[in-house]
Amino acid sequence: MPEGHTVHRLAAAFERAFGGQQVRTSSPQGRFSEAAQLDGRVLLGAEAVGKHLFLPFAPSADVDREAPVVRHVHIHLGLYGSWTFAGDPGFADAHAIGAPRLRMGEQEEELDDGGTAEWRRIVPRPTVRLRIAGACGLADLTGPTACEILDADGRQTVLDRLGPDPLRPDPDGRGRRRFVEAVRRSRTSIGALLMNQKIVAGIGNIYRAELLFRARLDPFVPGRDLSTGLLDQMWEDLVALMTYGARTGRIVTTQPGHREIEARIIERSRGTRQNGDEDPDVVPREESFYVYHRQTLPCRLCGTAVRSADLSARTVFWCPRCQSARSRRASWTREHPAAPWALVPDVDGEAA
DNA sequence: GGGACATGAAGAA
DNA sequence: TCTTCCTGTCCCG
Repeated sequence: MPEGHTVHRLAAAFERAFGGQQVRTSSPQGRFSEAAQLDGRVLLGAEAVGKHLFLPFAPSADVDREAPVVRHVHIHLGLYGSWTFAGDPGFADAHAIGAPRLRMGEQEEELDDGGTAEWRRIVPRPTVRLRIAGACGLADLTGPTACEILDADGRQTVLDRLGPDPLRPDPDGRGRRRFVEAVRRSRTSIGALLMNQKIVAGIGNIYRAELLFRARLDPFVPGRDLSTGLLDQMWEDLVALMTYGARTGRIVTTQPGHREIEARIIERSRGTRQNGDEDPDVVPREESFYVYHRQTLPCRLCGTAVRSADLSARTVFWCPRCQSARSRRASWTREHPAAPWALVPDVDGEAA
């Protein structure tokens, strides 16, 4: 259940694990029979755009004799999809980013090969849609919303549906401006706009809730009511949050001073696992968020009970006091709002 | 063993 | 706005 930061980590992992290598491809489940067309081709690299992953395969000398065509495997993990990696010890080390565990979906975890490096003999689970195997390891894909082969035009069609991705380089600020302008043109609520991948690509339900909290912004305020200054700062905040997520594999939005040890007791049983939960050096999940999945618990800042409601087919979480329309109106409509996060500018650098 | 639920999105109505 | 699809986990009886 990844948001965009996980997909960017995945792309980096594929690049390191298989980039430039001839690979074997198969569909143990049988529902991606086109995998056979790619078997034995060279995997050229990996590309992440929003929550979409593209794996380009080199033309095949046999099949593409007339016109060489790069085939892009387009993968979207949706709500349930995940990748599981297994391989030689060196393979695992090579693409571990801040954590040695490698399941890249809801959790990162290695397939158990009994520690004998006999990963080639691991029988895929019956639900594995796509297996990619290289010289040093393999990756198994289960439960994706999309797993298909596209040509260059097909890939472009997917990209054309997407707004700017905060994790793509944006040196001239074009991505940020596209985001700001799209929001300001719309009467739709900011909480719904943030989930629309045409407005901004890569945000999911956690980043939505947490970004709105950090901006002290009511999820139900129409986009057109927001100032350019506020939206510029929200974009910058998103870049910082997602960059941290891509680096560590974890979403952490709370400032250190806002985390409470006693919250562990309350939330220990509430689910929402993240990569690295078992690592004592990272921020535990029950201290990672301000509002996500904290409905009925006291707001970390003001103690008011966090609320939840449906908003664009997903549950949104917010503090009705810190994010109250009435109390914040003055600051969002000003061109230079007193941005709350300016006081506590970024998540700290633990778990690098 | 059943049901609820989950970091998602497309297509029908 | 609704239904559907994809899988795994946890809680309950």
